[in-house]
Amino acid sequence: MGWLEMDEREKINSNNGDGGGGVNVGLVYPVMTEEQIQILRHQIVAYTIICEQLVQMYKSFTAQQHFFEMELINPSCDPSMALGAHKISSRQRWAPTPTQIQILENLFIQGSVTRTKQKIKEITNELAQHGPVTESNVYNWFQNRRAKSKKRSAQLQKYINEDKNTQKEINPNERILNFLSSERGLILQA
Amino acid sequence: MGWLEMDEREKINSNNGDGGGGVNVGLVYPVMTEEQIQILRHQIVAYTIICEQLVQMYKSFTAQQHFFEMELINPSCDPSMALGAHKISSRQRWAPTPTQIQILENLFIQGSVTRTKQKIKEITNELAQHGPVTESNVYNWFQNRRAKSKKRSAQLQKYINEDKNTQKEINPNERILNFLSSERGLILQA
DNA sequence: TCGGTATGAATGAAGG
DNA sequence: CCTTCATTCATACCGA
Repeated sequence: MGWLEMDEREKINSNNGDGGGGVNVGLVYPVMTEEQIQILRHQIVAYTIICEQLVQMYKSFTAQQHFFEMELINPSCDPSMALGAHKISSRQRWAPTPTQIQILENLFIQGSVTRTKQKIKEITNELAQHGPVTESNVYNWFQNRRAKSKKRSAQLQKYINEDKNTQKEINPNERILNFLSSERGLILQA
Repeated sequence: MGWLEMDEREKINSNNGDGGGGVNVGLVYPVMTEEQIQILRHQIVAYTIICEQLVQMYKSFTAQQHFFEMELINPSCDPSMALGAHKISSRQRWAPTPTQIQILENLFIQGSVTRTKQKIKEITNELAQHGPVTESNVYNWFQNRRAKSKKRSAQLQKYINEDKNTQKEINPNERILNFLSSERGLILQA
């Protein structure tokens, strides 16, 4: 049946494409036949079922164990990841443990530059010792952390300007202190 | 062979549990090791990604034929995403309409190469019939879409490799996994 | 329970 | 292509 040959055909197409011979293969506007659509539909059903079963298995097994071993605060192990084809809307997201947040905040405050994938990898590996985490999580975290910091700085600057303009004598230091104290981790430094 | 057979096989495999144990436990649930749970987790993630891609393909191809007939098993794939975000707003950032996204996804999955300005122009013109759009928008969209695809493929491949390295055989059908790990693989002759 | 905030994640766009 | 930023969405969390 057609689906298994797809590998080969795809390879051929890829090679042709890279060659750039200008000869566009017959794939101008490929259209699936009804049969192929049916097959695809079956594929989706099959994988959906498999997903469900996997999730069920996962639930069954984890339900028996005290999976609160490592870090009980971590809800990201929640087996309710039955998303997939079901409810794309019910996405589960990474919940960093306090330890992980500490590490990340420290790195951030130390001006750790995350420009390289290698650095991300290292950080991820270190964090992995304190809970599940992926490189994407780390990447996103630094992205969002930078944005947060920037936003706070802008806000602080706004306050200062406001105070100047209105001649009010609100103690800027207080605002700064508030700002700084809201920067997690900063105060914790020795 | 057919998909339903495979489905059956998967059921059996799932119910039998780990291949490494060798001992079929039937209804009595053995306790999984942390490692096994981790593998299961990866499996779920992998299947989730696959399901997403399958659904996407299904959408794309059926959209070509009957555009608004998306009656899958799960109706949750579509509806409430009508945020109307693209309509209102004095937003500066381009917000592609659902129709535009559909068209773009179709083109992408069909392996449309956008390296030439001419092609971009054509696509832009077509998209313009369904909402405001510029050539830059189209160009950026393809850039970002490629990156997204690459990232997801890498992630899936990572999970598969991890499972392989741990000697646990997971993949129900390696060829299909390989096939699916590249979204461009679904090039069909008319 | 409801409303607001914090934040992980997705993505259009820019720069190199 | 790659990385980064700005914006937005969605969800978890929290106080009243």
